[in-house]
Amino acid sequence: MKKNGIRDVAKMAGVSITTVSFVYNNPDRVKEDTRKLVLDVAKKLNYTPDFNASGLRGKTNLITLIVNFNVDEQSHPTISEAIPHISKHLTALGYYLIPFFEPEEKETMYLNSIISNKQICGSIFMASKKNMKLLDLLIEKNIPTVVIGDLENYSNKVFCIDIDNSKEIKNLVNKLYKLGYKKIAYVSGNIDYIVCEQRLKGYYDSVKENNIHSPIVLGYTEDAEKIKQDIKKLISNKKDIPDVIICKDDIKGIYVISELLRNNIFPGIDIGVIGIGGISASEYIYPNLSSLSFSIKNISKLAVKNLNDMIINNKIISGQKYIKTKFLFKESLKEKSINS
Amino acid sequence: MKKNGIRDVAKMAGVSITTVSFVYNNPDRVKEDTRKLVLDVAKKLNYTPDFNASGLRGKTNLITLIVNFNVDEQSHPTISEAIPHISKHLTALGYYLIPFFEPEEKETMYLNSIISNKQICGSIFMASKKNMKLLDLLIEKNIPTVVIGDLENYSNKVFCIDIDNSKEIKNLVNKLYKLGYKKIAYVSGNIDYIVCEQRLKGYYDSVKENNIHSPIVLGYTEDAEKIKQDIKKLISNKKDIPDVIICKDDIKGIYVISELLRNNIFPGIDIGVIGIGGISASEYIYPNLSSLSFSIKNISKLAVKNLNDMIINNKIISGQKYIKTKFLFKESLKEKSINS
DNA sequence: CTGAAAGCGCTTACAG
DNA sequence: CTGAAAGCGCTTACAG
Repeated sequence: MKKNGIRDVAKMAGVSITTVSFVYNNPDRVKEDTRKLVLDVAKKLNYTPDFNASGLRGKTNLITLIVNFNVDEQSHPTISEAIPHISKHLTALGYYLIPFFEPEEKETMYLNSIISNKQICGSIFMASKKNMKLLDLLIEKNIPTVVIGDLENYSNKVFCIDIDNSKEIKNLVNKLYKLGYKKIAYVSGNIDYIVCEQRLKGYYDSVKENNIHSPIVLGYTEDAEKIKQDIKKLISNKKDIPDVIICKDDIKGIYVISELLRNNIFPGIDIGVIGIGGISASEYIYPNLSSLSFSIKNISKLAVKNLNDMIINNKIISGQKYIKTKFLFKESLKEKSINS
Repeated sequence: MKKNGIRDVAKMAGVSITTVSFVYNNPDRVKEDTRKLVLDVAKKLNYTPDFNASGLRGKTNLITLIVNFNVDEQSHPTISEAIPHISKHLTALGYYLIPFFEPEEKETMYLNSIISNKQICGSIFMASKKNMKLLDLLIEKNIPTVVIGDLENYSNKVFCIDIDNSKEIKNLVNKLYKLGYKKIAYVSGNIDYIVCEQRLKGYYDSVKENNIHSPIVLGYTEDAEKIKQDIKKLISNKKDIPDVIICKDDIKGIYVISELLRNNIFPGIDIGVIGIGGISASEYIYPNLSSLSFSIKNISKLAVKNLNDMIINNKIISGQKYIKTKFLFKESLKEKSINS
């Protein structure tokens, strides 16, 4: 019942321990036949390298996932949905994932220790708040890192993946003006979050350029109740009712739809509502939420692919990669308008 | 810049390596003064034990989280919401979490290897599908394990935490009959999932006992479209319209509300709708979804607490722990009825 | 209460 | 292309 080690494999295959190790870590240095033989024996003996021992010698396949948002504060469906995908892709490549949530004082300590002890070989950093202490640490320690987020200031230091927040929202608003919408409001989230700030900027940019009306921004919060209050106030003044409300994310779009319905204003008929994200929940509700959507699955896949490349090639890459968005037309926006 | 090891701490503190190690692993065997001294020096030198080296000697603080559902198939908000909480609680106790999703062939192999190599000290198993191969493996290998789920057959082997699915749903239906509802329908999920089977049983049990009408069960699927079709069919026959529709989970409750609204039947006025879970989404929608709710945060906390106890006391505990539910009255159910 | 020493299972520089 | 051997940073049985 004792577990088989590298020694057992070597003995049974009639080769040295070194050779067995090379099969796993330096396959080019082993003759094809020998390699096959060793792998066969390993399989027979149910052998897999002990990762503690490998780790002790400097080899590791642990990846940290750092999520710098507070799970208690709110739900982040996009992020929650990404984790399983990231995990699956990493596992398929032989890595193990250790996720860290809400890196406060204590967790920063753990991470520091893991990083200093070289117990991780890479990191995926989910940018959300503006606190970049941990990202700075990862960069300083030369840990291969991929950021999921749109961080201009960091794109020369790490590899970032996201949609082009400001530009995408600006384009969306521009498009709506072109389609004939005269008054476009925007529901922002808490601008302590980078993504909220960026998307809001996109809205401002378009409104100013088009100069048809002044900016109408509400929310500035993640709190559903406050958003609903803002919506109620917005629609109470009949003259002020906009043609379309764009929401910083789908969840807020759902809040808005709920509140409009409650006040007998029908989304898609009386007023257009648009979310951002394309999460599955946007199809649960009635009327279905139109959304500027992007694939979180795709982002996850790209993040893992790029991270793996860095690790394999032992070369840290930087830059900003933007993924495409796609406008999903649903019931909450008048068909004639956006479809044309 | 070289990282400080146990040797450096020992030297600076003027004690042996053994003593330093004891401070971390066997504090009782070290004099109070010595212990403090060592800890001080460790702090000064920024020392934390290398977990690869500890692991190699048999000590580990890695916990696996095994999620046996397919993330591609559907979203499981309850499970997704639990992960950050589990992670946070574990980290606070000094453990690291490695989550595995969808344990198919390959991942089973990885897990097998991790388990055999004694690289984990415990596991949290999220029961969902009926495939218990990995749970059997954990039990066979004597890995301290906590199951999040209601597994009658396993409660003598592992510690399980969940709500008492069958009984809770049976009680709920009983209560509704007592309140005067005459016809109660149930939207089930795919009964390949244990939880779906159990909750459905609760519904059947109550319907049979009360014997007011025959069971009306729809869905049997996780597919929103199919559920919506079923609902449409159900309400198309005016005579068949039930007083209340209970849904296996909140997500399905949201599907049902959407479809009812689309057909001009107003939830909470024309018909009652109830979900199970109490996820945040149930408050996003209009009308708000009434729900038999329970705290996933609480389940997560209890799971970690019990797991830690087992590891600390080096003793595997079994049994089934049920947590309480609370009926949350919202707009989707007539107030007079359930409030009384 | 404390220490010297063996050894966990690997990787890799070095030698051939 | 392959092997003997050092050593990664710890834990713990043993001795005192």
